[in-house]
Amino acid sequence: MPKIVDHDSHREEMLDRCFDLFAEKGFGNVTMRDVARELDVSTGALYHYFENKQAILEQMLILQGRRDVEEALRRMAVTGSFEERLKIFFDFFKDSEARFRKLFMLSLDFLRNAKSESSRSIVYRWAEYYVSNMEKYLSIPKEMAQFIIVFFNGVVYQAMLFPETISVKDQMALFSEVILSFLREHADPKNRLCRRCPFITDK
Amino acid sequence: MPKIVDHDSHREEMLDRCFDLFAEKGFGNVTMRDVARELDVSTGALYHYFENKQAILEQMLILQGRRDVEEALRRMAVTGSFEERLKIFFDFFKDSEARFRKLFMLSLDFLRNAKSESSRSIVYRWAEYYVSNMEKYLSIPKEMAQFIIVFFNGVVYQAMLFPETISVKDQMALFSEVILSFLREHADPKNRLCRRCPFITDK
Amino acid sequence: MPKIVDHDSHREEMLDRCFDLFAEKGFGNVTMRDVARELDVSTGALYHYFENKQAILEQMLILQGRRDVEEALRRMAVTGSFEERLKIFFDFFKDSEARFRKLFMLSLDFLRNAKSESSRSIVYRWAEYYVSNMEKYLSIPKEMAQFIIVFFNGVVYQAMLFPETISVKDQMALFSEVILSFLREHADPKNRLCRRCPFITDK
Amino acid sequence: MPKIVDHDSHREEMLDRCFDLFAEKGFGNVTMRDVARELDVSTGALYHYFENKQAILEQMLILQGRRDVEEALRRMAVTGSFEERLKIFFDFFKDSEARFRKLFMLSLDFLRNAKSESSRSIVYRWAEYYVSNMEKYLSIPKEMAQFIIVFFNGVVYQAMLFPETISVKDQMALFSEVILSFLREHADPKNRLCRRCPFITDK
DNA sequence: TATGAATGAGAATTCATTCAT
DNA sequence: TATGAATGAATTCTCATTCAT
Repeated sequence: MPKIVDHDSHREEMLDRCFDLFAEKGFGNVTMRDVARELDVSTGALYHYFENKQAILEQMLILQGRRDVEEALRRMAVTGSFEERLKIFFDFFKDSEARFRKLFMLSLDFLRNAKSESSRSIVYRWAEYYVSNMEKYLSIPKEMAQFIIVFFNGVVYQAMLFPETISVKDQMALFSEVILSFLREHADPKNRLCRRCPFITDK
Repeated sequence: MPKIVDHDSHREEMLDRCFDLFAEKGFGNVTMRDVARELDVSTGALYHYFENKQAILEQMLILQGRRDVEEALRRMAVTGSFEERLKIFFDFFKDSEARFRKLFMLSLDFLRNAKSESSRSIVYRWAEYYVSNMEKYLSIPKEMAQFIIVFFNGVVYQAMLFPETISVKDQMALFSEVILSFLREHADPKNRLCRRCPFITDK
Repeated sequence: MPKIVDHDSHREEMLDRCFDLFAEKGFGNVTMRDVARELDVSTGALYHYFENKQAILEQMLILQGRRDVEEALRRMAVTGSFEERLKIFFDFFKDSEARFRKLFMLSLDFLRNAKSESSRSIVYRWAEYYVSNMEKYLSIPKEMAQFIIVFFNGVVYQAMLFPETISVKDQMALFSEVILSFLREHADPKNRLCRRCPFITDK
Repeated sequence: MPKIVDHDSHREEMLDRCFDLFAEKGFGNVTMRDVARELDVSTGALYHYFENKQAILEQMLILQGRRDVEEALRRMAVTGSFEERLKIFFDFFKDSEARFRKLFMLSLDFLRNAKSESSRSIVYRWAEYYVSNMEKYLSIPKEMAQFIIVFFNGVVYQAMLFPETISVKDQMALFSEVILSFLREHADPKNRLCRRCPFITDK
């Protein structure tokens, strides 16, 4: 019984330790030997913990996705005005940019290598969970929560592909300004959701 | 007399015909055999037109990127109010979403498989060219042009990974509204560029 | 009919022009494309003159071997004392060293790639012819003629493999001295062949 | 516990077991599959022991060359008169003719396929070592040691290419006679080296 | 005849996975 | 459990040869 626990925690440690490797080189460009070397184990040992290479990717995505959500929830424990809460989200993104970048790449690798539709649902659920928490925390419509995440992912892509032509910081600042401006403008003075467009309901 | 083949045009046709294959399965998951089968030629013939597999990816990205810019320039020939011009851009994006999705994936594959830094500059220049044309056409600051592209890419990613949880159409509509609202609000009544933030100068 | 002649002479010219290529890189390391490029013709044209790649090697060996024998016979037209005639032979070798080197390499390539025993006889006959002419010209026993050729080939090998550690000139001089010394010592005063050992019968 | 394999000794065994294959067919005519079949292993296993095909050739040449030198040194442990010592050399050559033939062919393959000049130095050093040991053992000048080796190589070539027209035994006997005759004739009665020509200093 | 694009078998090499120890 | 040698199918790429034009 304790063995099992050890096994699982060992597995998680392994997934952490080769997260960068997969993210940087890409699933297809990493060999099991690379992984074994990185983790300082034999290739054979790898197969004690993971059924096959694909399983590493899947479990890695699940684990890191979970880590991400946990960290998000931790940050969302803090309350305050809408602006403050939105800022927490932006800060979370800025602080976690490196991990987001890796998750971003891994999710695409996963998508392309996923054998079954059912395995893709792993990612779908993760996104769903994320959005619904944002919705509640920021008191914004689902559509707007998705809107924010869309932008974040756009920044991650742009920063990865054109690191020299884009300033993540500036783009984030601009986005913050744009979205706050929009939400304020559409705020219902009677504090109700506007039917025509998504907006904020703040106390 | 041998069969006269316009190498360059044949090459382009080939690149067009296997664009989808690469985009969907990913560079690493496509074999030269796959490509040959798709193009209905022998593997050997492939090597008459492309030095190696990597070269296919590179030339494909260059070609499709060029196609994209050409189409964008064609659309930008139309003039009108800022709103009209912005709409043209949004329509362009909506119409080309399928191609953007493919370029999006290929650009990432390219990034991960590019051997030299110099080959990456191919992508950099493409992005640069794109942004500077938007800048001129829409009379918006560079930062804002990048902002729009960032969002587009975010939508592409989101739609690819979570096709069921996101409505591209709705996100685009929301983005249009948000950005127009922002730009209008910051429009300088005296028709000059505001220093503090990027905005629109429309007649 | 004249076509045939042209054809043959053209073939010979081609064989001359790619002799170096084969000798330097080796049969297996030369592609038909290489040959075509060297001769400034298409690969298809090559197949009008030669049945296949192997045939080029065979015909090249026959032609260059014949050239060699012809040149040898030309030189052997000169008469004189034994020393003078031997010198002619040594000079011939020194002058033709570059060609010998090439024939040396080609003959080994030929040996290894020859499909049938019968095709090898090409080389055997060439050697036979060579030796019997030396025999007559120098009035030495066959064994001694072979002895000289053996040494020449040894020098070719050594010079090719260890160009910096061996002096062809010095080795040739030494060999000349050694062989003359031996032959003189064993010369039969009554001008007859000594039974016990091969030697020279000079007038 | 994994199977414990002495990599180096296994590698040597492999090199021994496919020496003939390479020598007979030639580097270019042997496929990795051939090698694997000969050694009764999978092609993949081959790559555990050798980086690539070229490496097999190189290491084979180094190993067999070393073997050769070791055997030569073993034989040179015996002392005696000059004639006796020379005979030991001739016997060594006769006994090792089959291996010499193989080394001869491999050295040429090596020469033609060697990528860098530095890798050629492998062969140069081997020759150097050989000659300098002969020099010491037989008390003959370097030039004369080279002379003997040149002849040996000539015999190897001739016997390989014209097995039916040449008698190795006879050629060797003749060479022995010729060289002894020469050396005796030039022996300095006062036991000193003659300036004009290389010769023997025997007690 | 000449061309050179096309063919496709076959080469070297890689790598996920297995399994004897 | 752990090891890492071994497997062999699959991959990229080459090249002698063919053949439509």
